[in-house]
Amino acid sequence: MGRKRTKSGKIRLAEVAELAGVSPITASRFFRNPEALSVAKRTRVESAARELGYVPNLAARALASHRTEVIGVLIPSLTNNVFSDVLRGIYDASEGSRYSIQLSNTRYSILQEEKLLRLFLAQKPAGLIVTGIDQTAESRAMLEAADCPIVQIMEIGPNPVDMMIGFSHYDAARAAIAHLFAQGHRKIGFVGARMDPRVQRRLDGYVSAMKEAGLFDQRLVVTTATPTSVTLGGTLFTDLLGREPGIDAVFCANDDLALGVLFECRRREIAIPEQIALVGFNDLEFMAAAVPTLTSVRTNRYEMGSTAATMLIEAIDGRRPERTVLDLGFRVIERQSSAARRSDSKPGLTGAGAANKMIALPTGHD
Amino acid sequence: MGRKRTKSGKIRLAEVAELAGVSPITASRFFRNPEALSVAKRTRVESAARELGYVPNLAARALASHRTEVIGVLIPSLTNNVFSDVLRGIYDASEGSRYSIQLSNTRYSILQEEKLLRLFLAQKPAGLIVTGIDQTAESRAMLEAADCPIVQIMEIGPNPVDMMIGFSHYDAARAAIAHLFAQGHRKIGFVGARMDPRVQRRLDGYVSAMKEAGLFDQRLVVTTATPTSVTLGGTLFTDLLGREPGIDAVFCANDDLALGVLFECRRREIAIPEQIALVGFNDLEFMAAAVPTLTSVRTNRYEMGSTAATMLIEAIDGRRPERTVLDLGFRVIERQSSAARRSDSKPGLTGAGAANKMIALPTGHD
DNA sequence: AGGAACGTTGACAGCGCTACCAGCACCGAC
DNA sequence: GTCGGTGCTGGTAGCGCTGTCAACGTTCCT
Repeated sequence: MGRKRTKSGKIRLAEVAELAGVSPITASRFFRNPEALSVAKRTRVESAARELGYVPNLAARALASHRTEVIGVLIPSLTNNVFSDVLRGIYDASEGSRYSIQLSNTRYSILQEEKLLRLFLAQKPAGLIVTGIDQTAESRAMLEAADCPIVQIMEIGPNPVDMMIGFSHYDAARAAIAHLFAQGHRKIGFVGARMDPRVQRRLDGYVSAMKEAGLFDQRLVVTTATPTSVTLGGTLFTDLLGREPGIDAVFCANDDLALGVLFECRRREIAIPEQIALVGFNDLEFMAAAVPTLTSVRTNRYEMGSTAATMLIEAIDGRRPERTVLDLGFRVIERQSSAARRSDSKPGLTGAGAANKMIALPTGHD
Repeated sequence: MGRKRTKSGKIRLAEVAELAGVSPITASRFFRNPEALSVAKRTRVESAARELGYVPNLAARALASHRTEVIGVLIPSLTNNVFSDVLRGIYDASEGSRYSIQLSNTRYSILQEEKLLRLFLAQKPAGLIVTGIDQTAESRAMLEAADCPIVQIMEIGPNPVDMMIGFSHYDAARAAIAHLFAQGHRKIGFVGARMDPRVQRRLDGYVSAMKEAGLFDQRLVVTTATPTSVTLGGTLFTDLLGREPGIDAVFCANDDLALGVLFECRRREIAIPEQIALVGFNDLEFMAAAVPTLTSVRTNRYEMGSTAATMLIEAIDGRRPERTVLDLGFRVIERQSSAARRSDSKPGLTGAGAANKMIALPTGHD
């Protein structure tokens, strides 16, 4: 029922103005800048609008003002837990503002990103949130020519297009490896999937830390371009074991992989952390619930999204934040899976109280 | 750089028309219904548009045509894996169409949903996707009065507003319990969190199956309004064990809870499935990777999203699908965690080959 | 007292596009 | 030959709102 399209029938600004006894333009101002009206007219317009149930026509507003109230968001994946947290932050922060979110999925393709960017920019968005710092030259040029504020999220790097909020994946990986070193682990494997730029930088951080310690060995690194999954974690770990049976720790580029490694160890009856220590990345909720609890690098995903949206909206509204590049840092959350190496290791006795302890990091920030 | 707002400077339809040597209205038709033009003009307009890099102004189009090309989507959560799969389906299916997705998060509140609905409807969306069948009376009235196609997703029920796509959570839960019965389990606990309408219907299905078998006991049911999490699965399971130490199976309202139960069992050294069988819901990816592999009820989330979007777009374009109510069904994916009960249970020997087998269901559909 | 400065208001003219309807050429049918 | 149909094209008139600028009354300064 009621499926057919009908004529407008909506009440317009002019009606509100008439009822309020003011000119349309004054009514218009009420909705955009109420302070500019005298108190008397303000209340008259307000009650008239309420009485009539007036809802502004955004299309007309956009047409007349040459500006939309849309924030474009480009993210590489809709599946990934990481981005759903970021997105939630973005949506939460934009709620209540007059801006609406236009989301698009680049599927980890910078060419697709370029295409979507062109599409977005053509609609003159009020602002833009893009993921990462690895745009094509063309995308980069478009972004720099865009006449709206832009926030790059997920990581920080040199030459921001405009604003930037994230953390150093490189440093975060180094901190994870430093932690494993501190616990006495030496032969540390790396397991990574999808290998998008941020995962690549985690690998770079791992490699640099291992090289500095004189422990790097290419055979310790197992990666694939395949999208990440828990199952894949087990598969890659199996590969790693095949190449280097003597590893004493594994650093996974994300928590799903770590969970897969945990299960694979259980399957193979490899004790964590006694035989092999395990560290993940992102600190998803299940890491604290696993048995043993799993060490991970906590990243501030929700905060990243909400802060990005907040900064963007402020910039759109002409109140550019003083800090335009924000490093949200990370924390290694030490849990049982990476407990200190010892000869007479007994399960469950991992340095009483150490589990779940947060440690300040050499390279970390907050 | 380039942050300031500039004047338009865009090329308009009129320019394209001029270059092509046709009237603006003819050029306009080219973009909406190319077949209506003679081949000669069609190619002229096409090349003119390409040459100038013309991009239509959607605001002007919306204003003039009294119609937007926006599909509103209302979902209860951005965090939940379940909805991210559905969303991915929606975005994938809408990609390439001229419709864009406008997403809003009701946070499991039907009052919030009503508010958002009012907001959406005021913008005259081309179509609407709403979650579930439990709207407020007010929302329901608005939906019925809306002059656009609407799809209700996630579940099916009586009195669709317009179109509907989902499955019966009640039947799915019954099928899960029937499976546990078939495996010889009797004292089956229910663990549920958040208790949104769909989880409630899973509980209803559980209750009815248990009552039919004369096995229902209120103490077997542990629920909470708290949002779901893996950790919570362990907590609720602990509650359940406290009340009913003798349970021989647990049916979890979702897979995160099931994972939490798995870990808690590991912590307590309870053997799955020998001492307690475990069944989850949704069949997230990790269920097949866990040790033991975890039985779950597979739901077609991605397909639900993509089909909903496809049906909606067809209806918008005037090609209403013949079937407007679609039951996407479910499947119980039998894995190790629910293997048949036996006296001399030995770990790992759960009926060779049964793991991962898909079974057709009494009440299930495909 | 004269004038500048300010706060407030309104008239006017579009923004870029499409709905609507009219017009034209051409065809076949009566 | 007149009529009505069909296929294509164009003119006109807005859609509902806001940018711009002018005008008004009031206050404050010199």
